[in-house]
Amino acid sequence: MENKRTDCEAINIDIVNKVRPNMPEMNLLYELSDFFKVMGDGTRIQLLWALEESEMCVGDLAVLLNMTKSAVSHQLKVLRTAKLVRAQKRGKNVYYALDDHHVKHILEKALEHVCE
Amino acid sequence: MENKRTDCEAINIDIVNKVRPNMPEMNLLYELSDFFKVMGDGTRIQLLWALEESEMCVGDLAVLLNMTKSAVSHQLKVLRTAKLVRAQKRGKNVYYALDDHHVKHILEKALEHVCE
DNA sequence: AATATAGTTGAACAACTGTTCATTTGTGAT
DNA sequence: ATCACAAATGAACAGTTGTTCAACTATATT
Repeated sequence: MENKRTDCEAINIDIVNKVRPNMPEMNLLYELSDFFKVMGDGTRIQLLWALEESEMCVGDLAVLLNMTKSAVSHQLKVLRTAKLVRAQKRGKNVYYALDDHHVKHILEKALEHVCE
Repeated sequence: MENKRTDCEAINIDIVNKVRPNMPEMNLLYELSDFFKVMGDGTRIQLLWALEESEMCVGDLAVLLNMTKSAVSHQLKVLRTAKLVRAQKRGKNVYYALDDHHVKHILEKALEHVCE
């Protein structure tokens, strides 16, 4: 960490010094951007949207998104790692469901931004 | 579009048929994931956070983030293209400010998710 | 007019990401 | 036990992304 470096002096050192203490911890910022990274993919957004409607198994999600089961499974793993969905095996199938009550709200707010 | 394809049959065709009409337009989904893609980078998150505190010029942002002006400028361009910040030339410097009232709210909600 | 400074830009490069393909695992049905 | 099927996995590949570097533009100062 801290391996990059500037190539210039501050122009308004007072502003920099005022803002600096209000910056969140580097660690937190990376967690935050990692979260958005997970949302920043068309396939994963579709999966989240679908699961908001109903829990579904991998095969049905693959049919709905018109993709291979493998591709869907890979992306579900990313969502699972990010704790956004949870998996539950039932009979032959693995059913996925949303596992975070913030996701819906964030999707809605983001949609407001996109739609205006 | 629609160039991918499934490798399986639906397992619960009724669920798929129930969910499908509620899926947003492909176009909208891509705009949405593009928005999150912009937020999904540590440098850009830092820039947005800093600009939430105060408008700042490129050089000061570079000092604050400990990066080169060039790297900062490149990322500011991404944020400008996404309409999240706006630039205003004043004297020798170009001052950047937030240009979207949704951003703060979305950042806060995402922070809730990350922090729990 | 000449110089210095702030910011932008494009090419290049390494690092990362998403899908495909082939294979494997685990479970239910015969 | 064997077979069929749903899902997971790992390697490989192409496409994308972020930073660096060098060059360039535009403006302010002398």
